Amino acid sequence: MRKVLGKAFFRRSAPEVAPDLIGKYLVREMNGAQEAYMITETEAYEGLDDRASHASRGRTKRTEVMFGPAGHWYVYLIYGMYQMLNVVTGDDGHPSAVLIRAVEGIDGPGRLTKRLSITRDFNTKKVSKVTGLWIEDRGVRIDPTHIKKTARIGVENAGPVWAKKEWRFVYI
DNA sequence: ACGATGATGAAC
DNA sequence: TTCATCATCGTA
Repeated sequence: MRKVLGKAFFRRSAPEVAPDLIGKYLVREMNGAQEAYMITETEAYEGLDDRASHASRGRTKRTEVMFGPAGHWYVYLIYGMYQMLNVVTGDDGHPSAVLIRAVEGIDGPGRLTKRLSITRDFNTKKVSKVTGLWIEDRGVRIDPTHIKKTARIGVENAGPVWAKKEWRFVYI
């Protein structure tokens, strides 16, 4: 079983999509060669009110993609050095996204994009084979007891309510 | 514990 | 146009 995930999968709330992405495969195609990595850690950023989300400041040039249709990449630069890879989720007009923080063998969102040569060139592009970066269901079933829920990382400034939400999902 | 390193958004 | 901030990481 090998299915490329599309809009139907991503067009749900970020806290629904994020745990479902654990066990799916991030596939990168470069100069004819494919590399696939099982996703092991994700974080959900959901809605205008989520103060940990870039979208909480409203529609800007950068966040516009988060307000758009599900199934597109949102890639941005952080600390002047690292690129963060997100998938836009939810309905068109509703800002939400899932940050892919780790895959099997590559721990950390900044390391992940560096290793897979993922840059802001992917920003706003579709999550599909044609862009060279997509996500597949390869039939791996992850038992919910193997998905740990925790608070998100690096969002202390979002205020107690949003910083405490257990929207980080880790494969254990 | 700290500095690297540059885009972003808000203030002025 | 300046300025603080930042969904991080490597070195110490």
